[in-house]
Amino acid sequence: MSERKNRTIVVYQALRRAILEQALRPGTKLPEDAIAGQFGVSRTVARRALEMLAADEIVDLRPNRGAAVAKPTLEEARDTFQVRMDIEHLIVARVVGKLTRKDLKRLEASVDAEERSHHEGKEDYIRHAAEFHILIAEMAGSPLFLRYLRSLVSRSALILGLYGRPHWGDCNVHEHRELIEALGGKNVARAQKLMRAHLDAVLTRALEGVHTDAGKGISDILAVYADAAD
Amino acid sequence: MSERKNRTIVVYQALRRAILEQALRPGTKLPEDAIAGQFGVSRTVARRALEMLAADEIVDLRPNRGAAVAKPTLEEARDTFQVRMDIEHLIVARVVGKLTRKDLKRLEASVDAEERSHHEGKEDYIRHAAEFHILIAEMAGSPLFLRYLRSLVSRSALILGLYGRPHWGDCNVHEHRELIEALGGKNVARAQKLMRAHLDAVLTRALEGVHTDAGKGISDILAVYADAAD
DNA sequence: TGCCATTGAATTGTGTGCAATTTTCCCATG
DNA sequence: CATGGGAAAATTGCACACAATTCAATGGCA
Repeated sequence: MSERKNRTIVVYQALRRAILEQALRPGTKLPEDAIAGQFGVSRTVARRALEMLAADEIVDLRPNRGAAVAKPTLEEARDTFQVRMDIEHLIVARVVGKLTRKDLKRLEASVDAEERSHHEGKEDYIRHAAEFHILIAEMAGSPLFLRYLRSLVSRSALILGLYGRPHWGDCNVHEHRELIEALGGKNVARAQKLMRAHLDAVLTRALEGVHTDAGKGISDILAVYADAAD
Repeated sequence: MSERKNRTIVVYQALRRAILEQALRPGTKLPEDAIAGQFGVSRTVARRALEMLAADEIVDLRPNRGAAVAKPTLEEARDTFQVRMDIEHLIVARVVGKLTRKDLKRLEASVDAEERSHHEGKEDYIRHAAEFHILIAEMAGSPLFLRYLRSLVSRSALILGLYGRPHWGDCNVHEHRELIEALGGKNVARAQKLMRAHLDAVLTRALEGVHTDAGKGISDILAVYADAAD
C-alpha cells in the first residue's frame, strides 16, 4: 500500500490501531463525518483512510451505506486462517536456512520486546506479536507475500478479537523462540510444522475464553486515539 | 475490492482494459486532470479509479508526483511470477477432485470462448485466457485467494506486455484443456505439474523472438523456473 | 561557462457545498 | 395490531475551488 500523504496516514494508523486493539469492535459504524470531526480533518481525508482500511480487509465499505469495522462471518474467518497458514508455510519455506545472523538477532529482539510489553501489562504486546510474523515475511524478500501477510495478520487479530479473546502470553513467546531456532536451521518441514502448531495454538488459546462487552459510541472510543498521533 | 459506485467503476474498468491491452504502456503518466477530462467526470472520480488500479498493482501512485502505469522492475516481475506460481499451486490443490460436472462445463465454455475469440482475430482472447485462471480460483472457494489471483493475473499480463509480447494461441487453448482434464481427476501433483508447465510455457512463448534490450532480463525471469523443480 | 537560487507551470492534496441515496420513523389504512 | 407508503434525517457520492508540493526552466552571479 503506497504510503500516502501525512494526514491520511495518521488517521489510517490511528483507526487501524483502534480496531486491532479492539477499542472499535467489529460491526461498529464508521461515518465519515464522525471520523473527520474527531481527527480534525475533512471528510476527504477520513474517506481515504477508510478506503485504506478496506484494502486491509479490516473495514467493510458498502456503497452508499457507509463504512463499518469488518465483522467476518465464520466462513470468512476460516478462509483467513487457512490462507494465512498456507502463506506462512510458503514464507517459511523461503527463509529457512537463508537467514543471516543479523536477521536472527532482529527476530530475537522482536520477541524480547513482545515479552517485555507483556510483562509490563502493556496492551501493545499484541502489536509486537504481530510484528514478529511480519518480520519473517520481510525476510522472505517478496514484496507481494509481505503485503499479503500484513493484511492477513491484521485480519487474524480482528477475528481473534471477534470470536474470542486474544490470550497471548508466555506460551506465545516460547513458541516464537522455538520458531526462530528452527528458521535458523535447515529443516523446512520442521519449521513449517512449528509454524502450524503455533498458529493452531494461538487460535486455540484465543477461543478458550469468551468475553462480551457492550459497544460504546465511536466518538468516545476514538477520543483516545485522536491526539495520540505518534 | 469493494465494488464502488457506478461512475468510478466505469473509469476504473476502462483504464484497466486499456492498460492490459497495452493501449497504455508501462510508464505512461496518468494525470488526474487528463483522465477526468477524457471521461467527463471530476478529478475525485478519476483519483478513486487510480487508487483502485494501484491496489491491483497495475498503476504506480507516487505521493505528490502523480500516477503512472506500473513499470515493474525485473525483481518485481520475478516476484510476481513466483508468487503467482505458488498461489496457483495452492488453488489447484484445493480444487482437484472437487469440481462438479457443472464446474468443468464452465471451464470448457471459457476455453471455447477463448478459442473462438482467437480464431476470429479478436483482441479480447487475452481477457478470456485470463478469465480461465480466474474461474479456477473462484472454484477454490476462497475469496482471499481469488482476490490475490485477480491481482496477480493482471500484473502478469502487464509484465508480459512489458518484457515481451503475449503470444497466446492454440497452444494456450490446448494446455487449458489438458488442465481441465487433470482438475477433474484426482491427482493433485499431476495437475500442479501441468499448471507449472502451462505458466512456464506462457512465459516462454511471450518472450520468444524478442530481441530488444530487455533481452537480458528475459533469462532472468525464466531462471525462476529452473531451480524450483519439485 | 558552470552553478545555484528563484520563479513559475503543472499536478496533487484538502476542504466544503450540494446532489443523490439510503435508512428511519411516523402515520394512515387495512 | 400489523403493514405499507412516504416524507425527513442521516450519510455517502461527486464536483469544484483553493492550498501545497514538485519539477523544470530561467536568470543572476562568480
